[in-house]
Amino acid sequence: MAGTTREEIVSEADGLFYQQGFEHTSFADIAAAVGISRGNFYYHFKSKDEILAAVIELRLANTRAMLARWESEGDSPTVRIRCFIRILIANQAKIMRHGCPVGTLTGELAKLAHPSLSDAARLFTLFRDWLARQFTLLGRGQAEADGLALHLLARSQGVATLANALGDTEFVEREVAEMCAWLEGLAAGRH
Amino acid sequence: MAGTTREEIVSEADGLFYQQGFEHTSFADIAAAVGISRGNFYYHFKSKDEILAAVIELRLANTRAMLARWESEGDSPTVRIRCFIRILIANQAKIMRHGCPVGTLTGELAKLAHPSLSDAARLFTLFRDWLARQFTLLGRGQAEADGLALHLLARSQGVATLANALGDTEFVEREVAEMCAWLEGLAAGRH
DNA sequence: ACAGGATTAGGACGTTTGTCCTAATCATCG
DNA sequence: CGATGATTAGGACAAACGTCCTAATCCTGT
Repeated sequence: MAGTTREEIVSEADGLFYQQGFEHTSFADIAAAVGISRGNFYYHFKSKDEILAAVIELRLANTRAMLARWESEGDSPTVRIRCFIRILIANQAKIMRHGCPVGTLTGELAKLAHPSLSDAARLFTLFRDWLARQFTLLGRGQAEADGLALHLLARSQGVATLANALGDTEFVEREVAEMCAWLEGLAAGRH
Repeated sequence: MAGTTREEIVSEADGLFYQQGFEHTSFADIAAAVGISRGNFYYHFKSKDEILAAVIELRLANTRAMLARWESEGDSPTVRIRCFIRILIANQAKIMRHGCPVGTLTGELAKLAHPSLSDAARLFTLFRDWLARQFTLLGRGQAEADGLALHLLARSQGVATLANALGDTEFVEREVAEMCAWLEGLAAGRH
């Protein structure tokens, strides 16, 4: 709510892009959500694509902040990685309705052949590098850690996609438990 | 190419919905692809949603046929399940560019709060039930087999999503190999 | 050859879209 | 208070959208 008009536009656009998709969200939708005139956008953003770029930038910043928080709070890499896995539980309701914010955005931008796709993909890279670092701290080599990071990222994505399509809450909890068990096995040196 | 006009419309719409998304594909796009007049659609379909319903019906039929073929060709359940896993290799190029046809469609329809979402989700159910049956043949109980089916479905979805976003071919091959190894372990009775 | 239904082409329609302009309002500072 | 730049409201604009109508064309059976 608080903040400059520009920040409010980006914040509301962020939410609407997540709930309705980028293309399906119109200037009128954002204007109504912010409570400003439709013609006022052009002063802050020259095009819809510029809003998208700002939204991606916001998500990148928010994600970086969240990962940094996990890194400072969590004692061990295992605990931190578990934080990541448990996003599926923490955001379960939203994911059921709208899917994963990252995966659904990159998916839509890929279909639109949108130039910002590579920027949106950096959201994945953020998680990828962060997870890889955690796996490195667990004693894995660079390449293996990166592979494990991608593996876990993929599993989370898959769970989010299926949860969104099927609406099965038990499935999510089961998969999360399995991923946590898999993580324990890794931390114990097994594989 | 061959077939009635209606069939051609559905076929071209199928491809365009996959490549560009449902909402981003216009009547003009489909008309140009089929080579007919824009106004001619109303004779075959009363609305765009009706085309979507027909496309979903087509995909359901194609999927059923593919699964039936695997069931008749593949000797063992393990071989059949491996057929499923290897879609990621067989359709790698398309998946890189446009993602998984099932996951991206359900994702888009969820954002649109489209009434056909539940029908599109039946595509997942088709794979789910088929996979569960194969796992049952491998000696697993009903509930466990269904859980394994969902698990494999989710992993494939995740790989498709990440492949689409990151464009990493080695990652796909690595994950496919890992899923196949996981399958071998299951067939051998482990886990 | 001809009638009658099936199919098609072409365009009108109202709406909504993203974009962009202009005048009015606000806030700030001399 | 008054002036100057920042910000906003409202609407114009062409293009594209899904929808729907009508006249022309094609095809089939007699």
